[in-house]
Amino acid sequence: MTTLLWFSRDLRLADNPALAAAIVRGRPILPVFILDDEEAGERAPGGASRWWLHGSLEALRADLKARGSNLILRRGSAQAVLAELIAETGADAVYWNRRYEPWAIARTEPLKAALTARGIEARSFNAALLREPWTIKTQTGGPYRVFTPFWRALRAIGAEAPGLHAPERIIAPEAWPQSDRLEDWALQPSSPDWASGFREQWTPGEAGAQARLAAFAAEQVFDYTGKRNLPGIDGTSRLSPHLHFGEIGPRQVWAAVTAEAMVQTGDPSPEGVDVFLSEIAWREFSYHLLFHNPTLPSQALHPEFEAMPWSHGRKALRAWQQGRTGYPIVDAGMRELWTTGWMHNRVRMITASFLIKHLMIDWRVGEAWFWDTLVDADLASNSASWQWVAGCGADAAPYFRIFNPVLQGEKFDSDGAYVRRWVPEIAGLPNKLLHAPWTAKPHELRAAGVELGRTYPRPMVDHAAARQRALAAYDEIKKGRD
DNA sequence: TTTTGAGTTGTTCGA
DNA sequence: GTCGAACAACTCAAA
Repeated sequence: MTTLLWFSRDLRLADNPALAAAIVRGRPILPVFILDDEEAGERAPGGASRWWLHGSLEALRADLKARGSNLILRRGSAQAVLAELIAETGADAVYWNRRYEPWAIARTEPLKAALTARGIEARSFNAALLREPWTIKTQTGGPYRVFTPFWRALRAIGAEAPGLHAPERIIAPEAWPQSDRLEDWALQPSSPDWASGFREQWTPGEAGAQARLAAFAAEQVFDYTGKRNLPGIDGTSRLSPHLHFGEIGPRQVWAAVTAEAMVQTGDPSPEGVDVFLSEIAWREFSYHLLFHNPTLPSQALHPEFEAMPWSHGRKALRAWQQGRTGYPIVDAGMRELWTTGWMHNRVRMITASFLIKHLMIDWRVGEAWFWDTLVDADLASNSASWQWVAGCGADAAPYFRIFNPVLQGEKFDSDGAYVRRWVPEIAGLPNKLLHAPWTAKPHELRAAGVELGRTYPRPMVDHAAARQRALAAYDEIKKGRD
């Protein structure tokens, strides 16, 4: 009798509780990945995520083969595919690690019921979170809506300990059922091949994730507090896509950085480590919010925001998407995203704020673009963060906090390294003009080889005017609430 | 029970 | 140049 091991967003062998339990069961294990686009609907992985998924599945299959096993690929609804495999192999148990997207939660109950009714053992586990979202409660028993108290509560409980290392051998079934060919899923672009910048930047798969974590925990995490805000340097962990696909789990991250800090400083959470762990906690908080508010991706947590008079300009949206707003820090961020599938967190806030507050475009439109273009696109984090910037989510930014793209650029990219890398056409400008090219005198522009309106756009909106417009709109909403 | 203080990521204005 | 104040409303927990 075989155990079906159903992979979905937990593409690793270490710290994988479903795999560990299947091994304890002592029967042959049949690993399967199901491409369930139809069930996910509009929340099927976007283009950048599909590129990553291809690489991650290749790596997982190789890791399984190295242990005498394999990875079967199938396409369709989870329930139908699992039923097929049970019929083909006579498997009598299905183990998997949980997911938290509302559509995934919705299918779990009927799936478990159907399996159990046929006498199949169905068990699910936690691989993706430090703590399950329903285990953290306020003193009155409800879910949290503010980060800091949530973080205090999480820290008081602490992270679960990570599971075991990857097993050395995985017992194979007597025969392998048929598998789809990964290439036939066409997850990677062919023509045009927009992913060349991705390949330079990333190594999908568990080994790549562990290498990234080890390097970060050994050094960068100790300088994290200040350097995490500078997009021009490599000061962040860049673990987000690995975490999203479960190539590494937050428990492993937590354990690795605290253990390394203990070795290097004698303190499990010196300042940089503590700030980094709070970022891991933001991820947990996003999952907490999504679990308790399933409409988080589509509806403002504060309903009065639905009255916001959003603009629907297609041209403005295209300019933002393509990095042609005329604000260098915004354009740099949007081009980094397009080229590498990732954007520095500081710049995510700046570009998101610009779309929502300067262009008055609905946060959901920006969220959809990030969903398609980010390799780390994650329903919980993406939705919660866009709502946060828009001011309509939990722990909302004050309505009057409207990022000034010039000040932000001068503050966090003062040497211009980031803007010059991604907006090379204005690289010749001196630092004090780089973040506001329109303030340069004609001879300064000439000297830098910049012709505004031709080689680089003029700002598409005036900051002060846009700010006033946004403040007025938020004011209207406030009145509507009374 | 009620009150009070504090809360990831900011900007502008006036002194 | 630097500095503090002002800019809502709401959530959570401690007093």
